[in-house]
Order: sequence, then structure tokens, then C-alpha cells
Amino acid sequence: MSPQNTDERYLRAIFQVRGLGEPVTTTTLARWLDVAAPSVSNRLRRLEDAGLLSRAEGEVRLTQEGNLRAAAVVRRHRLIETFLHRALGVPVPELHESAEALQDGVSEQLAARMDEALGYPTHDPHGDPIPQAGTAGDQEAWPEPLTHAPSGRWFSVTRISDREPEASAYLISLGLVPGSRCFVAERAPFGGPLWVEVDGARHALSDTLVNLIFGVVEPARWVRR
Amino acid sequence: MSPQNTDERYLRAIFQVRGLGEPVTTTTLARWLDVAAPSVSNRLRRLEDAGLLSRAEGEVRLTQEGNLRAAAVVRRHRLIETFLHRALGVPVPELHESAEALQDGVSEQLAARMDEALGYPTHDPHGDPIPQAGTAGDQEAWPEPLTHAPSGRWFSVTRISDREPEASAYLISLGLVPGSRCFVAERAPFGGPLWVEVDGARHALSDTLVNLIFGVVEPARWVRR
DNA sequence: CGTTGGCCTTAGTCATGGCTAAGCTTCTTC
DNA sequence: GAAGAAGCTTAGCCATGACTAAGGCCAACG
Repeated sequence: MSPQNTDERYLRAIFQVRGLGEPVTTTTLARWLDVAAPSVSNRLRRLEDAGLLSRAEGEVRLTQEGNLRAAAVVRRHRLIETFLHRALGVPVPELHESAEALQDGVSEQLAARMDEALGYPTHDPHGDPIPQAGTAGDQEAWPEPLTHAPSGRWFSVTRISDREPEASAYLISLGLVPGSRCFVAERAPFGGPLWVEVDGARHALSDTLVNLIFGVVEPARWVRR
Repeated sequence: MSPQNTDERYLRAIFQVRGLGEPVTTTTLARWLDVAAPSVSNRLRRLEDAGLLSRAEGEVRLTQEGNLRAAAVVRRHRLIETFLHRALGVPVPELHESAEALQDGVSEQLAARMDEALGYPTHDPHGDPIPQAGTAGDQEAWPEPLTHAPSGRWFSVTRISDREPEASAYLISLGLVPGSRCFVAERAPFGGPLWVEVDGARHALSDTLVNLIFGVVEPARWVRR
């Protein structure tokens, strides 16, 4: 309906891809959004004309206004996810898709109501920070490799490297996808595998696999659900 | 996005217009949906082809399957309204618009979660009945408009239409909410206002307002409290 | 009767936001 | 230096779901 929605979808993608530390280009956005490259190309031109971003050497950079807009969209998205999880018990793996579907229909005002009802949360159930209203939210946590995660903590997966397609396919088959979370159980000694739990199942991951996984260690106070 | 959404919007309109006791025709639907007549015409043909409705003498009748589909859509809509009101404190006059915006994004499953969280409510905040899952929900006795109420009688309000958000906000501010009752004092002549008493206060209601109010005329023997 | 007005449909247009095909740089590789 | 391969853009197409214009039908009324 409104042209806003499409713009916002792309702004959010830019914000998120940037947050993964990946270069923000036509191709990466097309892959992220699951659309063809020309669609991205068109939209980027329009967003550039609207003064929301600039491009240099193929890289997309949000302008200050673009950043504010994108952060507001991401903020809404993460508030929706948090609300769906805490108020309606939607399981974490379903959150992203559900929130995506709802995003267009949730006004700023409604998001503010959710924020209030939730007690002004600072992180969503994936462990991603919720930008504050009116800020650029650019202090996004940079993802670190799972290798660095201490055991006994939850780890929020934001990225699975595609360097090893077969290996990453296996990880995905385990439920280790961007947006999922796993519990870091224990590290076997002498270079043994890392034991993690995903969706209640326990898996031993070799270094090869562990090195493909990036994300954020969730704050310790979070209780395992 | 999906073609479902449009079909569902029209099915819901048919269900609701029928519920008001108005004839379900291209014109009334166009007015209700605020679209041009040909748009309705096209969609009706498609819904007819899909076996969801039939037409006789200009009147639209839902088939059994159409009825089920429509009731499911209405059910979702009213669950959303109830949820927005009870869980997030969205004021009644804003409910319809907010729910409309969300409807496309709310899956059956999510609606079921809302239903559960709300304790399986039977009516939405407008006083409209919430069809049960899997039923046609059309056996509800629909209330009659206040317009038809004789003067000197008590009228029990079960429903305030959400067609005119500002007008219904005013009615609510007067205390004319579902569950309230008013005394129909007198009808001023020559199309003048209808005088009603609510909570001991006397108000003159224009036709615009009166037409938004539905309920049940209380039996005459009932003594004014 | 014939005209007028309401109602509905058919025909054709437009905006949106995807898509594929194809061309153009540029960077690598032999 | 030529040949590819990536990545990006341009050009042109399609589906959806609105719209306006215009015509058919019918009933009421002068």
C-alpha cells in the first residue's frame, strides 16, 4: 500500500547487513532480502534520491537521516519480537518471520505501547540490542566468533559464514541459523569438540564448524528458558 | 503480497455488511470498503469463481465454505481488537484501524495464541461476538439499531459501530459503551435529534450518531433504575 | 411511452514492486 | 594482453489491485 513499507524493509536490511560486518552492497542486500539484484538497485537509487543514503565505491552508507529512519525500523522490529515472545510465548525460531509479517502494520505508537508494556527492554530475545527511540542506535554489538564464547552462556547466532557451503548447510540443518540461539555447554579438552545445545538437542561441533558461527554472547543474567 | 489478503478483506466486509442487516450488494460493499464499484465487481466475480459466494438478484450470499472463511477472518479481526485493547490498552476508537493494519500479518496460529492469552473471550470491545474457530459464526442474533427503538423505553447497548472513529469516540465519552444502557426519551420532530439519557445525563444525538448504536430494547415492564 | 437515475459490469489505464535478459566495468587469471 | 567472472545497472516485462469512462439493464416517473 504505502511506499513507506518497501523503503523501510530495505533500510532495515541495510542496517542489519552492516551490523553483521559484511559489506553493504547490492548483492549482499539482494541475498539478504531474497530478491533479485535489479530490485535492490532500483530501490537504492530511490533511497539515495531521498537523501537517506550515499554510495561510494559500491558500498552503501546511510546518511544521518537514513540512520535514524533505519534505527527506528529496527527498533520496531525488535520490540515486536520481544513482545511476541514475552506476551504471547512465540518460540524464538518463529519470531523473525512473525515480526516481519507484522512490521508493516505496527505504528510507532503501537510499538511505544509494547515498549511500555514490556518495561522498556534493552535487548530482544535474540540478544540484539533495541535502539532507543530517536537515536541512531549505531553502537550495534559487533558479532564475534562462537570460538570466543565462554561455556555456560547463551549465544545468539547472527551469522553463519558461507565459506564452507557443505559445513554451513550442516549447521543450518541443526537449527544453527542467523536469528537462532544456542547454549554453549562445554569444551572438550585437547582440541576436542565444543558441545552446544540447540532447540534442546546436544551437538558436538568441530573447530571447522565452530569457526563458521558468529554472534553475540547474551548477558549472563538471562535465565535459560 | 499474497492474494489471500484481498480476498479476506472482501469476505470480512461481506460478513459485516450482512451482519448489519443491510443488503449485500456491489454498491454497499464499495461504500463499506471505500473503493470504487468496479473493484468490488471484479473481486466478487473471482470469489464466485472460487466457490466462496453466489449471487441471486444482485444479492451476494456466501456459500458454506465462504461463510467459514469469512467467519475465520472476522474471528481473527475481533481477537486482534480484543488483544490490542486488553493487552496494550489501545483505546476503543482506535481499535478498528489498528486491527485492520495488523490483520494481514496475524496468522491463524498467532490469533490462537491471543485467544488463549485472553482466556477465550466471547465478545470484542465493541460488543461484537467473536466467532468460534471452525464455525460459521452466523447464528448470532444481531442487535438492532437504536434508530428503531421506541421512546420511553430502556435500550441496552451491545455494540457501537466503528465506522466513524471520531463519532464513536464521542459516544463512548458519553458513556455509551457496550454493556451500558440508555433511556430513549423523545424524538424531536422533523428530523431533529434523538434525546437519550445516559447515567442520568441528557444528550441530543444526531442521526449520524444514532445509526452507530446497536443493542436491544428492554422489555417495557422493566422499571427505570 | 420515453426519459432519467441507480446499479452493475466491461474495457482499458496506471502505479507498485517484483522479475529476466542483456550490457557494462572492473578485477583476476592465464 | 585476452578471457572470464563478479557485480551493478539499464531496459523491458508481468501481476496485482486500484481507478475512470462508458454501456447495459431496469424501475419509477413525468
